[in-house]
Amino acid sequence: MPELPEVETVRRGLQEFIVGREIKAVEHDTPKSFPNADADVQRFLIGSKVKQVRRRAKVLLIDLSSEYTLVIHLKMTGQMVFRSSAAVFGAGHPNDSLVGELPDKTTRVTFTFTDGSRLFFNDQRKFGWVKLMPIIEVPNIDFMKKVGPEPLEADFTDRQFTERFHRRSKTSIKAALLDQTVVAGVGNIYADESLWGAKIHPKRLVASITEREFKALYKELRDVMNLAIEKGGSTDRNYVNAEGKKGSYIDFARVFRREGQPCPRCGTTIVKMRAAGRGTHICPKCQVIQ
DNA sequence: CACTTGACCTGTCCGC
DNA sequence: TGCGGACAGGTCAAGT
Repeated sequence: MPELPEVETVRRGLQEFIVGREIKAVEHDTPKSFPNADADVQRFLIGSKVKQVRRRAKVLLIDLSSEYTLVIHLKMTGQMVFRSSAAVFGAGHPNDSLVGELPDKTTRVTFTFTDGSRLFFNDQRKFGWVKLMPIIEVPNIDFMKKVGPEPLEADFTDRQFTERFHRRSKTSIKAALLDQTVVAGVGNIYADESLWGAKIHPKRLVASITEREFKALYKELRDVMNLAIEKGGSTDRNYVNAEGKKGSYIDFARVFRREGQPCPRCGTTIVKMRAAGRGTHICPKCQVIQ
């Protein structure tokens, strides 16, 4: 579930909490979660400091002073949670925190810093991973070579957005939106939300989408993702930020997970269907197949 | 080649 | 209450 806004929220938290800290130790429970953990860990991870935390699409990049990078994908249930040595978790609003004392049974990788603070990679379903590689190798990863442009970049225009879809003209607009090679960072939540905003049925073929509709979709996607970042992302089930706290965008969602409720625009009951192999939420009156 | 489907996992929820 | 099966959805490999 972590999509661009969720990963960006985690990035901002990590940038605040871990930059400058020196890694003292690392533990992992399964090779699947940290596939090449043994090879270069002693030389390029232990003893190095965190320089900066970047994001590309849904991928987190923790750059180290060793000129190596921790490349992290949260997939569906991954979490990156920082705890200082004297962590007080669950503080504030009673529902803020989804995770309690760490490590817990979902903890796959634990990074310990020299000051005693720790960074936990938790992942219930084990789809996510952490990899260590030289910074200069990151752009050579297949995914990085294929992934589309960042939709929230200031210089990303509606014209470029529309152009990107030409490569997938024969598929549905929802499948194309979810295709990371078209535009980076869109997942199920923001695909549904932006399609509702632009009044486009998810099963419409890309070739049938008009220029005007693409412009509307471009605006809706950017608006909804920016709002989601402002709200700290969407916590549907597992997602938490770098403090272990939930995001609140789901409270502002118009159709996602709102089947049976009235469309905020026209009052028609929102329906859940299947499109592009995913659970898909639409207003059957606002979003029609012509 | 373009596109769709299934696999990867675990926890939750629903119906019997 | 227990239990099987469907479902959750990001990405890649395999299939059409």
